[in-house]
Amino acid sequence: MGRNPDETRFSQQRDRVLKAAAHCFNRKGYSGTSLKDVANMLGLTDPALYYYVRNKEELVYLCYVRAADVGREAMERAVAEGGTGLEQARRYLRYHIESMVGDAGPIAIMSEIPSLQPEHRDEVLELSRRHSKNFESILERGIADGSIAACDVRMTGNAIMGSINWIPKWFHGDASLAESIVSEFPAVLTRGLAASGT
Amino acid sequence: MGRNPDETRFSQQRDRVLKAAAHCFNRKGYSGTSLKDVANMLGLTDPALYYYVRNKEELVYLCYVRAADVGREAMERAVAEGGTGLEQARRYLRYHIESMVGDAGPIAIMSEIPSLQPEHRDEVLELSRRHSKNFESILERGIADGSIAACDVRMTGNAIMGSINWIPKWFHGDASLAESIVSEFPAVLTRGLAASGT
DNA sequence: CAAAAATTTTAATGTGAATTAAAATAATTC
DNA sequence: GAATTATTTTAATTCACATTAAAATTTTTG
Repeated sequence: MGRNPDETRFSQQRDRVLKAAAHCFNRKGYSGTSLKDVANMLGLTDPALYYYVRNKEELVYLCYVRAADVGREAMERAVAEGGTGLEQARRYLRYHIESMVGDAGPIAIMSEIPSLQPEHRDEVLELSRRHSKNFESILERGIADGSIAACDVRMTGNAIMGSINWIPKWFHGDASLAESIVSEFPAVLTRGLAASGT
Repeated sequence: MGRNPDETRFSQQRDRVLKAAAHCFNRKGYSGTSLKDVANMLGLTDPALYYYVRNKEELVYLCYVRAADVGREAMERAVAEGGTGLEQARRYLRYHIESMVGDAGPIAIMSEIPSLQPEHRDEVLELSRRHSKNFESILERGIADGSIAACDVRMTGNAIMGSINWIPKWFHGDASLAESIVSEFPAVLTRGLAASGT
């Protein structure tokens, strides 16, 4: 299928590194995670990681970019499929959540954005803001087409995004829990959005 | 008024330390925050902090206990005032959010729980779980009294708590934003809960 | 299979930041 | 106002971990 631009062994291995890092960061906390922890999880020694990333800061940065990508892809898919704003919102949430708790593996919770180096920090913040903006646009579309009741889109967006962003904090791979999340979350998060006549 | 058991100068100063620490952690990230940063913010040098906390780990721990306390107090107040489950849920959210964005000052986002020492970590996790349980109880009460529509209380609770927990990630003291949050969040978060006939 | 490139290792280095020690200043108390 | 206690400082220590260097191993290629 080749959905990824380069499926080289290198980029595959680096993906494994990023997932291992996300796993460690989420479970052991940032300060509780050494490069040794990440490397050992892959059966490697710490200096081997430097073959894939310049330094720890870049490792975190790449984890966050990957997290942002997963969200962006889910949103693009959902919007591309059209329908009402409400439907798009629901689909986006389902896609994003499915990825997060599924094969996109552990997604790093973005708790250390501020300690990234300025260029990286700004880039990740920009991705994050753009994502929020796009979600707000979906909400506005829904209000315009009558599927979503009038509301403060900024706060509504913040509320829903917060729920999503917090998931990696309490979900750590339990398969049966994953099912609950996928089946319940999109509904729970959009239940309050629907306009009266829907 | 003496709402606090001991209003000694020591405990007041320590509270200032905790708030300064929460402020730094939220804005600069955990790894981007040195004890020097926290101390300087109070016009002190780093070793002075050791007069108030045993070490950095305890500083984080106390920040988290304080965060948990704020949530617990809000919940207790809300439940004590009675009413339907839905009303209690709304009130709890209002109280908690008012504290978070108001005089309870910056509340530390709990991103480093896993790197606390085991006893501290377990205690904070326990506080956190208890809080979630209590919120789920409010939801169940609401379902029982007909104010809240039947739902998966676990997932609904996780969704709402996630929103709350994420607030310190994007709210950094802007007063006008605080107003929006207080006025919108409780409504936004409970809009989807109401049973049809409410 | 030899040579080149890719990947990982062992061993060594360095540094920032937490922490401790001892002394100094400020505040209380009697 | 001398003595005691509380608070903060300056100066020194320490150490875990990120990082680098150099070598070894594995994989790929012609």
